[in-house]
Amino acid sequence: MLALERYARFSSEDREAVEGLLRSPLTRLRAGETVIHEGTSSPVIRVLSSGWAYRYKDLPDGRRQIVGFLLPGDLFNLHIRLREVDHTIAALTPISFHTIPLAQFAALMERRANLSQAALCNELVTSAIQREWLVSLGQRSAFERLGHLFMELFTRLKLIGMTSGNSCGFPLTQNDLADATGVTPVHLNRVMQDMRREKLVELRCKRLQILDEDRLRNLAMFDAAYLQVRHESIEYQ
Amino acid sequence: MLALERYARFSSEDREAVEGLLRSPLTRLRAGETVIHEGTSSPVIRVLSSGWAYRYKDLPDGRRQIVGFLLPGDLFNLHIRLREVDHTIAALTPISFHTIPLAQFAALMERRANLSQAALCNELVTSAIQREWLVSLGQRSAFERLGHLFMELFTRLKLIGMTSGNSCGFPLTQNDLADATGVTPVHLNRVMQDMRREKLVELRCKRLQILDEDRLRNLAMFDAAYLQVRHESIEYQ
DNA sequence: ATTCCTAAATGATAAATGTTATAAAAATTG
DNA sequence: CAATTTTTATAACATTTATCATTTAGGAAT
Repeated sequence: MLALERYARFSSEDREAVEGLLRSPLTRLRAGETVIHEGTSSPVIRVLSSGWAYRYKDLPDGRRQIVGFLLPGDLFNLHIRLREVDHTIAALTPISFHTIPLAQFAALMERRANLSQAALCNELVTSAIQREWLVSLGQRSAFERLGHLFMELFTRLKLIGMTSGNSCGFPLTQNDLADATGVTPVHLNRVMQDMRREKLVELRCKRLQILDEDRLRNLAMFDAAYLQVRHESIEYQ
Repeated sequence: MLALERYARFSSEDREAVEGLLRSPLTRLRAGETVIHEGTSSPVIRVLSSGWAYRYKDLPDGRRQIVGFLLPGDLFNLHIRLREVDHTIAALTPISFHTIPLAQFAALMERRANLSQAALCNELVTSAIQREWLVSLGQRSAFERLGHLFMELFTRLKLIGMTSGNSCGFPLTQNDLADATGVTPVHLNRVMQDMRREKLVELRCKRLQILDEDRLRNLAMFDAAYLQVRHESIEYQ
């Protein structure tokens, strides 16, 4: 399923058009491989079909910041009219994704306004997620940041049916989490242990378990509204 | 002029359409007043006509993070299909802005694909700016962050002809800068003094002067590519 | 099992930034 | 121009987070 469908009520023609797109070739990459590199550009948009990917930016001196995660169904690389992309996208796990020529996508958007708006909406939500990260990095403590990230990812996974009960597959290492929350791996490790000691989450064998969602939500000041979750839908998805 | 025009070559019909939009009523607000509040929603999009505005998010416990600045010509509030906006927008100086009914704007976008793509592109650049902020907050020191912010704003102001030589009007207080860079006002003051001592910038009487742009750019690791600046255009704009 | 590699954990110390309180300077207002 | 408010500056001290060096634990490959 395409994340876009969350943002619009699709007519059968819309759905047919989307399915047409998803018949485009599927590319597979191994964990760690790069999808598209900062400073380059290619006239295609992509839809992640399976696996996790992440966006990051490098600094000239070797530091790097992860600026977002991509989950199955996410549309990305919609860089219409931009000279080049400003960040790198790489596979965190083995992934597969569809590649749709930009021209084909643009033509479709002209014909189907509904799709066009859904694509815009997808970007707006990505943007809202980034703003929440800005609040995390600017104002929240390392502990709160990590908690917030766990809540974001768990909520997004729930929306696409990739959780079971209070747990979900979770391929991020402490190093990845450190690069996303803007702390050193050493410090992240300590914070991680605090969380465990507080019986908020358990993370092992690439599986995340949310032990006390209410308390975690409060501590991290997490409010899912920015993810455009209907308040009921998250419960019964 | 509308920032949109940077992102597409407009036909005369396009331009006419845009000018039609800009004949919409102009609202004036005093410094400090709120344009739209987080959690609310209104079926309009807006174009800042004069003055500076800023986007911010509040935390339940009173902390707040500025997540972006709006300059004359910027289109904002394009929250098509979103339940509610996730952040507040307020005037930093006295401002005036156009308000365009969303329905009217959406109809126009359906008719003029070029405009539609320019609007999307505008969002993509906003998003790219946010990612650069994420790198600042996550990886750069307070000094580098502040330098980067100065470079961003100076560059954007240059693009709209609001600089003269190496200086520009600059209404932000140290408090605002602290809320944008995620440090305390006390610390921001210290960093500000370092910059002055280093003869990098001078900020007084609401006027910013870039004393050594090359060195500032290097120290802050600033590369204007993400703002979609053609390398020449910034020089001769 | 042995080796190799990556991920996770620990401890000592240093650096960056936050906190609180207060004062000086500048801008606004009556 | 005096009064008030906002902005900038300073100092002492506390806390968070980074650094660096080393260790342990797990998986994957031989």
